[in-house]
Amino acid sequence: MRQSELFPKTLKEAPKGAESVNHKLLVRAGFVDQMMAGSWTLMPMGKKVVNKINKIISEELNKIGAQEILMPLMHPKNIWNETGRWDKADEIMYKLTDARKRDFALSFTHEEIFLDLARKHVFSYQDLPLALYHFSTKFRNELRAKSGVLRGREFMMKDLYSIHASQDDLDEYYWKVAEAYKNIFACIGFDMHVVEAGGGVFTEGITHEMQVFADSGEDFVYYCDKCDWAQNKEIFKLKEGGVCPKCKEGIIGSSKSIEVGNIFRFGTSYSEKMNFTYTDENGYKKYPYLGSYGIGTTRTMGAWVEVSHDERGIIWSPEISPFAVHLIDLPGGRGQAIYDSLIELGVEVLWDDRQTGAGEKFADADLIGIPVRLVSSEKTGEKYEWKMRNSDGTEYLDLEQVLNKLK
RNA sequence: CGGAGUGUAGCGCAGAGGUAGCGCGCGCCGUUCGGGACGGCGAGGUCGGCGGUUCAAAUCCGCCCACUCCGACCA
Repeated sequence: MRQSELFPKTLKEAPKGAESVNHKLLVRAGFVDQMMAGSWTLMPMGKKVVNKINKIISEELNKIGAQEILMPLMHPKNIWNETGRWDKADEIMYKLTDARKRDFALSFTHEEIFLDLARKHVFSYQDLPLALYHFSTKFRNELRAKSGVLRGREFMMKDLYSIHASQDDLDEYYWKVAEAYKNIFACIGFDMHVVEAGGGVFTEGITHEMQVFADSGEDFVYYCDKCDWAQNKEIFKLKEGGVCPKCKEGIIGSSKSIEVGNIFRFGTSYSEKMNFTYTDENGYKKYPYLGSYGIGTTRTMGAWVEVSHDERGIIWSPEISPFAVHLIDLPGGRGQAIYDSLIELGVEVLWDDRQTGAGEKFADADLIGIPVRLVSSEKTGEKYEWKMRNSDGTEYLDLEQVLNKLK
């Protein structure tokens, strides 16, 4: 991609009133644009980042047997009435009426919709377990949208739903999803913690949240400094500084935190309310056990910026960077040659071919945060300067060495 | 929904009763060219909206709207 054609241009100043880091940097670098409080456009590079996050998620979920679908986002009232959530989740649902005065909800989650779909196609224990997921917009009537893309009223989410013939099978899958989530966030580059928590309007049981520790987070988590034990403040009943209840060795500390994912077990409560049964191997009608599992994908992008930036801009991990390489072409440089070679190799490269000063190009490169920077100029001659965004080391490589490194 | 702050050019801001300003960005010309270069010329505004006070309102008063932050709530 030629940077001279990239939409939009970067901004020198952060938008008025923006305080959170992700808000300031994502807007300045041109990854997102705010339409109103809590509603954002994903600009080309922001969309690329979210696409990469989505791809990592898909690969991990496919490994545990989940299949991708896409469910509708506008739902009729009657389906939500079956579980009583039309009224129970009233504060959080956006509701609307059509020309014939029929009531609809905009999707804030899909348990009912998934079960309605599944009961039309699942009749036998032989059809279980079943796990389906989709990436879609979620609408939530937040009392207060805030913190850049971290809390929107409309945001992108991956939600996965599974049904099982037994609690044991649900439990087993639940922990498989937890493992998949660990892999996903580890692949992106996060130091992620699995935290015990309550379920909000979703369930009364214990759930688990995927938390990324960050000062800008709005969650508060207590954790063991030796093992993987951790609890959200909302259910925490011990004392900070005390001994870990799990390993009996570590000390309990605390941190502000951003919730990037969560997993829930609903048991048979929803399938009972929705009168969804299948036939077991003995011919008896049974209710399937439901689990649901979410990852906020736009929030994940925002959380990354919160934990990985410096005073000059964002520092993407290679896995979710919008481009693999930022090629900076200065006067006397031979950008075109290496650009063509990289494109041919299938390397995603952002080529700064703009007619502007070197200082502006470096400043923009720092702001945008692509991990690998290649500079070509009169000074580098036949070679290319290779620099990582997160370190000061510089190497001078010829074309072949660059191509080998990027293969 | 309670509390606080802010709305003036695309973006960031100054102006506090008397002709609408600055920086950046944008367009044209020229000089520059390894850390957001410089000079010249130029375009761009119902000062968030509605109502009121006044000879006169961006400026004073009232109501409303929007955004940001704190709180309650929440992926």
